[in-house]
Amino acid sequence: MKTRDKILLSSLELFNEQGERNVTTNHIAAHLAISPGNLYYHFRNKSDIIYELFQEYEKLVDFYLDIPEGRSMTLADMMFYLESVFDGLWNYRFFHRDLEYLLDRDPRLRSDYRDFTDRCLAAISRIFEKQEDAGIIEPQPESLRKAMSLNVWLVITNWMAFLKTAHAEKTSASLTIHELKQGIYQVLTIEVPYLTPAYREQVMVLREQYRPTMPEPLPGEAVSLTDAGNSDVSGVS
Amino acid sequence: MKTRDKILLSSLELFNEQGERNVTTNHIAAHLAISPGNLYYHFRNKSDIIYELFQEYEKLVDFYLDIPEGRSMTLADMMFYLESVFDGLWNYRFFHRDLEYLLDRDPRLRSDYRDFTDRCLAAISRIFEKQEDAGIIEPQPESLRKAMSLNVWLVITNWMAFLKTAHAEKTSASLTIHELKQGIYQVLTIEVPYLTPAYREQVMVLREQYRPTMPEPLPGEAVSLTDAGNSDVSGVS
DNA sequence: ATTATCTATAGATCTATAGATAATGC
DNA sequence: ATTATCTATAGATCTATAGATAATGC
Repeated sequence: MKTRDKILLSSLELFNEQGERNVTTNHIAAHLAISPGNLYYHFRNKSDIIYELFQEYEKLVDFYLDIPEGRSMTLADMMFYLESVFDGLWNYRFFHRDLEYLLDRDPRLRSDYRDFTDRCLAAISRIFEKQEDAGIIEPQPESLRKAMSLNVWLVITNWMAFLKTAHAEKTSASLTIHELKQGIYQVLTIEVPYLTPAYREQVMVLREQYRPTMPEPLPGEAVSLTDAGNSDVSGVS
Repeated sequence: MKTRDKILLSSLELFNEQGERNVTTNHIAAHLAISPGNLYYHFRNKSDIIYELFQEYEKLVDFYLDIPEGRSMTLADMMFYLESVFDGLWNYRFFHRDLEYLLDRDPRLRSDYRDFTDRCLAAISRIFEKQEDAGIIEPQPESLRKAMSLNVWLVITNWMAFLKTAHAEKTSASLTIHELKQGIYQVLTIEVPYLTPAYREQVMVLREQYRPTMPEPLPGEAVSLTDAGNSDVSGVS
């Protein structure tokens, strides 16, 4: 693997684990056992590394949220979107943590991120529409759908911060992808009141499998339950 | 005013305007035209300043969210809670921006903040219960109320970050309390489907007055409309 | 006497570059 | 020849303290 790619990979890993603020170019170079000079040969500065990582993240989520226009939506589709988006969030989780600072530092990033948000909001709205078309939720006026989509986005992007801050003891580093995916429970909560009688029970059962194990998951037990929940997903349609 | 208090006040102001990350003890001292040594005479370090500011914030919000048990809840009460909480958020807005970092740095803060979150969530739940009692929203099972309260909390605490990141051009500094309070529209969106016929219209009208002026408010026009909305609040009951 | 303040600075980083050297691809 | 890498370092901060000096309250 090329040094350039190793720098990106290590940066992502260190940013995710320790937070972008706590990781300097020196740390990245040291972690790779290369000289700082070498790092600066490949990247002009830390901002450029972050910008490339964002572009990866963006590409990934855009890929996940590419909603096919042809066929109608199933529950399995919906769960897949949710699982995927939370996967993306997990793999680039450093990003939302210091988002405001990063956008203040890099105008390209600010502008790109704005567009990214718009695309995500549009995709969420489209998913709601297709759920209406499929008879999963009751049809709603455009304006309500818009406001609901925005709430979904706020819940998705803030769920991780909530987990990392609402638990004492636990330093913000220790967090599992399972806990993160419990955010799906919160997202589905938003559409609970709109479910049609035909689908209500099914969605409620799906949702239950992501129920957050508050306030502190017991080491083995609760986790395996969530595991079962996640692998069930593909069995629904 | 005592130097110690001036330090707290200036710190809050600078943190809010520029972000905690961009404000050093040197900046604070310079802004007050005192020496760094003097600052360190009053506070052991930046963390201690932040911790005291948090305690002010906590006290303020606890005061706002003290739900009287005696009488039943009116719409005006509800709007007052919302307005107050967003006021608190505005006055200490630096805090949520770098929350994760701050909690990683100060165990006291982490522990206190956890308790603070729990109290806020409990208060939000209680507000929902009292709205049920008052016939404003339909009664819901405890577990749904819990999940809704958490969503409300996520929306409230993340609304500002959304505003600061979803608008391009606009640097994250320029943000008004009016825009922030448009978060009330998003919070009320969560309870829209649960409104009783008796109150539905009234709440929808109230909510409409906070509707976010996306994507970019025209300089004069849109703002004055929101202005009218906010001052109408006390007229409802 | 005690409290508040200032000056000066040590020590720790961090960023980013210049310039030398090594490795690689024609 | 070009690309990749290293060494060494300048310059910019920032935190936090020691020690001197000024102001204040009995």
